[in-house]
Amino acid sequence: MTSDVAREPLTRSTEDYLKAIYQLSTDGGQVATTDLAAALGLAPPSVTGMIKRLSEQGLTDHEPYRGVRLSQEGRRVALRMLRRHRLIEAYLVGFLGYSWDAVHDEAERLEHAVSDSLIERMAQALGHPVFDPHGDPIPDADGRFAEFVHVPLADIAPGETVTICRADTRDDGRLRFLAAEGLVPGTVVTVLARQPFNGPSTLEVDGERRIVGHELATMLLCSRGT
Amino acid sequence: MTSDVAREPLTRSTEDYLKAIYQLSTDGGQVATTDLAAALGLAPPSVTGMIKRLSEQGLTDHEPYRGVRLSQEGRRVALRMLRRHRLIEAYLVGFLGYSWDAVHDEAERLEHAVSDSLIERMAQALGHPVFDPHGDPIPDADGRFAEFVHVPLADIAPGETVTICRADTRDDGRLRFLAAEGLVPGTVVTVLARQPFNGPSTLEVDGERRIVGHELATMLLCSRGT
DNA sequence: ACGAAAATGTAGTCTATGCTAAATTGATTT
DNA sequence: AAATCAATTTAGCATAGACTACATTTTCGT
Repeated sequence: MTSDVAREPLTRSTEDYLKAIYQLSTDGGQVATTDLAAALGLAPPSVTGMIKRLSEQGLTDHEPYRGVRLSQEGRRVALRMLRRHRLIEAYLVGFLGYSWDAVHDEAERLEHAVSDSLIERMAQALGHPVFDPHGDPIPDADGRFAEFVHVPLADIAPGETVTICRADTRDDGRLRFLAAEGLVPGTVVTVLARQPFNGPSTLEVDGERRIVGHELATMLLCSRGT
Repeated sequence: MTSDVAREPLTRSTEDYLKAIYQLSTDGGQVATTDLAAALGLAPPSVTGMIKRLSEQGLTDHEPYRGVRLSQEGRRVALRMLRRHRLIEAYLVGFLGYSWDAVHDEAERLEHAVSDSLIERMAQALGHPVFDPHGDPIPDADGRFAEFVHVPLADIAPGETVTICRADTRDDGRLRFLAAEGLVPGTVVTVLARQPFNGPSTLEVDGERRIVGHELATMLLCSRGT
């Protein structure tokens, strides 16, 4: 089921920003303005301004001087763009004789222009592939659970086992606490329980039971599996 | 051979305006601001402003209060868009299972986003079709002579026979002169000769020989054949 | 812990493109 | 030929999104 939220149409720039933020945050949740500017080929002040607008629209969360992060809705959009981009690449290679190294620019433009219906027809023609020609995974149409690269620990459901990839904060107090708890990159944790209403998660780490609050669990980015 | 003129990239709006002007002028060379505004779904003053910019770029000729007309370059762009639009429609119907009535909107967006190379790959996959699913003709890659619907008489080469479709002026003096010469819509004329440097064309009309100056020949729009 | 360097944000400007309200031009009707 | 009406343009403004120059905050090396 796709979200039913009424949405104003997003501009091409908006889509580009959200996708870039998503991609930069796969190795850490908060994205630095400068990195984003470099990725988009823009001057940093332009990015600051756009981030402000995106955050007003609820697509991102911006902590001044700290970085941006996608909201749930922003992530949904980013995954949609990723799906489009990768399916277009797969289609161009599969049906129009493109080589795998020649599809990026084309997809970069088309991903903003194709309709959902065309994307689904292309997916169908391809047999609903799961990887694009570069081996990158293609999110499914809902995009919601296809996000298998980096997920905040707070979003991990009880029973799942994940690997912590990065602590997404620059606050040294928090970092020290996390290190003391053994919650550092590379650690494998199993979520035992999670309370609703932004409550804490109960984890099994190195055979021991640990509890982390929602705020910290949001900052711990994990990859599913192992 | 495609034109070698250095061109700044055209915006989506520019492409839309030029295509719309082209399409509206198929039944008369000068396009009225209001008609263009209606075709594009914009307010007339917006169109006036854009026409001014297009004319500064040499893409159109604007006679204030009289109408716009495409320049040679503007027509080239419009035909390129038409080729794109119609090939995309043909591809969607031929390869992705679209019905002929469902392709317009998709093509309307994609025509601005696809690369020349993708267009040519689609043309190749389709076997270089000459008509789109609606039966509209598809200009060739150069676009220069595919323009077979309405062409100014001044552009017709010696030896060709065309049908005059419309006298594109509102000046009653000129209109009376043209009528006296027998150069009215429906008349079939053969071009016998044409002088360079905006010189006159020599025609055979109803078995008689007539000469028209360049200015009037520009205003007589013809369709090739018959 | 402090001061320099790097990162980030603010202020003010620019361009493209759209809009509304008002003025102007050209056409039509008497 | 004057008056009116429709089409068009002008004037003034709005918004998205980019930029440069400058200010501020954070970070990092001592």
